[in-house]
Amino acid sequence: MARRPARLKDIAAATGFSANTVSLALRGSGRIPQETRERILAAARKLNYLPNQVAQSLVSRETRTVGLILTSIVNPILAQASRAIERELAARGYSLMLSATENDIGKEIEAMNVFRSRQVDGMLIYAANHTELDHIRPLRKAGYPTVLLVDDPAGQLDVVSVDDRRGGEIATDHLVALGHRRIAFLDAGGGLGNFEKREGYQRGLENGGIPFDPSLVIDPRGHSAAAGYRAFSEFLASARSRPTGLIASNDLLAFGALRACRDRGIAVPRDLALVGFDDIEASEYAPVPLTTVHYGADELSKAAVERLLALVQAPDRLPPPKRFFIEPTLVVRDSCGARSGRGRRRSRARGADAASAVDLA
Amino acid sequence: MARRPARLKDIAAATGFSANTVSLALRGSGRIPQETRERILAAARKLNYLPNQVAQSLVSRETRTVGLILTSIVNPILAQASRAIERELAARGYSLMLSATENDIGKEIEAMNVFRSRQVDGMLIYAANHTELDHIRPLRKAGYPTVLLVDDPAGQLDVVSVDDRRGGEIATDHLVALGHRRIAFLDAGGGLGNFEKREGYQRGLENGGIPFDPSLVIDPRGHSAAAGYRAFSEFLASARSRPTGLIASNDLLAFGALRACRDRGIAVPRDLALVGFDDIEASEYAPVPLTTVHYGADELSKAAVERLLALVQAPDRLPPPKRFFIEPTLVVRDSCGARSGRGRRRSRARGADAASAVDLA
DNA sequence: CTTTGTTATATTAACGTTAAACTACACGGC
DNA sequence: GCCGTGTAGTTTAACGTTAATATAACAAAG
Repeated sequence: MARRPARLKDIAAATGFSANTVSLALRGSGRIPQETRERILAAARKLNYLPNQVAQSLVSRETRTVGLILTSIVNPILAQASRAIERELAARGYSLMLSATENDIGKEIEAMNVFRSRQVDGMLIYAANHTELDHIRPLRKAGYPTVLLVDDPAGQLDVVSVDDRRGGEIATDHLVALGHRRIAFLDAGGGLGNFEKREGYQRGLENGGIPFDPSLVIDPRGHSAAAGYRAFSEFLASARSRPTGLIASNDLLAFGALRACRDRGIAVPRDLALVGFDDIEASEYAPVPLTTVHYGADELSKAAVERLLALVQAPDRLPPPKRFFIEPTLVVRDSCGARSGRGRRRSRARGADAASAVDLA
Repeated sequence: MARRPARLKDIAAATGFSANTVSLALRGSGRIPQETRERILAAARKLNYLPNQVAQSLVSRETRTVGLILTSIVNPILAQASRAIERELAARGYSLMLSATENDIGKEIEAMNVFRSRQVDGMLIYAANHTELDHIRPLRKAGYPTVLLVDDPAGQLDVVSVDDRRGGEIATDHLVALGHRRIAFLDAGGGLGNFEKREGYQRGLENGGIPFDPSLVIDPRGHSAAAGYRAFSEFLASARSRPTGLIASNDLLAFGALRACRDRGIAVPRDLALVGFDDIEASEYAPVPLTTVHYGADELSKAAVERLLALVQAPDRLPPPKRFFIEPTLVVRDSCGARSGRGRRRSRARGADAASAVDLA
């Protein structure tokens, strides 16, 4: 073998018809009679023909490809979202191109250019920094279908995202309801410009009439369990007075904090109530099963793909941007202490995820 | 805005040169004088020009795109491999297309066809079933650069893979060395045709002179912690005599088994020595830190990309297939009991991953 | 001065496909 | 016998780029 793949022209040569007739027959045009079609189909099969999508794309001006830009595939919750996105796209005949930025805006811009050059029909972007979206805005202005997977408070871009602010708030509300007043926050996002969870945390404190103490906000400089372990260990060593509650901005960080506590003989939840974020698969199987903020990553992905394809198929110019948020819920397990009876009431357990849309006209 | 992206022709019209001159200038040809080049570059920048890679691909017959087919992105170890693959490809100017099969061979074939139609320069395939590779062989025969990320014992395909057989063997050897003789195997792969780990397990038993007992092999029907929990709970409930050791074919299954033990008051490692597979990030932070088979997913990915691109750049026909294996190592933590002094000796801890190549000429 | 070469640019064809326009022939109707 | 209408195709042009070839202007060599 080793020769080049078959083209329409090859089928044409094999059957004696013209390339265009072959094309029409393969696409099932009514202008081609049964018998001709069958002869052409047989030849195509024999030659193992598959249409060259590159050539098709050049003519049709669509690649049926969507670009996904995210910070890291290794983040379990982004992996889960990626799976759902790939699934939704495949079901609609689209392929997925993937690019990871590792939180580097330069790489984010580079990825956008690569995707633009490759003529993807649209992009899904989990932005590295939620406060720096100015490099993305021109894309939309130029008519490029783009959906952001994080919030754009300015409302200039299409958004399908978890309501992280609300997530931070319900986590904090929960600990406040359990009687905690010194609640620390292990926040991987803050240093990277992803401030929503912390805003929710502050709002939760406010709800409970608790003054915000900046010394209780810890930056682990990373998203890994190792970073959480290191940062919380250092915090415990240097803090004047220990908090009774801790919220981690993701579950892996919570795992690290849990280990830091074990090392120092701090019992969770007795001495420290812990709440994580994301509800990754392992969190149910942590040393102390994690109470954590859960959200429907699949539902989110589906909504994002649907919105993106609506933009792709928009007939003329793009409709005005919309923001759509998935409402997170709290999954109460052991690490917060609600089950061991320290608190007064139990928060609702995992339920169907509610969703709400905010329309900015 | 909202008008179509700029083409060479638009720059040509703006500067008064021909499209071909513009093309040459943008690609830095020596045939274009400084001043002309600069005027063209300025116009290109003003028009926000990016070359249309679809058109380039049609001419050059290469897309600089690689297709990755895997079973699930959600599997942490595959996510890690995907990250490294994307990174390696990006560094070389290639883009990544991703497709997940969820262990369905039909989807695997479909993905191969989609990628072929999209003219990817090569494919990396983490096959759903290691015993069914017959749909992949014709690809290679037809001259398509393809690298398998699992073993092909027949040696007809290029392979870059972990030596899972060896992984199963060192896990088993370890437990045998610690004195265990009833060692169970929680094997998610077996039912799916991924038999290497179990073969290694059997070889390990053989090394220790322990007869193989098929009733100790458990099929969890899934890769998740939940599947591991369910399957091992059922096994414990029905088994006549309890094993003293357990090897799980991945870490999430081990997490589930750990929980099943806790529920029944079985202490790990005292009553049951446990070894996992993959060394995912969370395994260090499990209720009992997991002893587990570790391998260099990054190294593997790099080798796979290098081999694939070597095939892509092969001048004439493809060179004969090669198989390359990454040697796994055992990371000894707490769950096997080696650290608590039950065993006689300690296995080596995580080290640099060794690698070996097997050349089939 | 003609030839030869060099420099700067333009023109043409090709990549594999689809869309649009065209042709050739048969068949009814009148 | 001529006209319109299908039927079953073919031919041509286009998508945006690159490669190959052509050309025009001018300079240097003989």
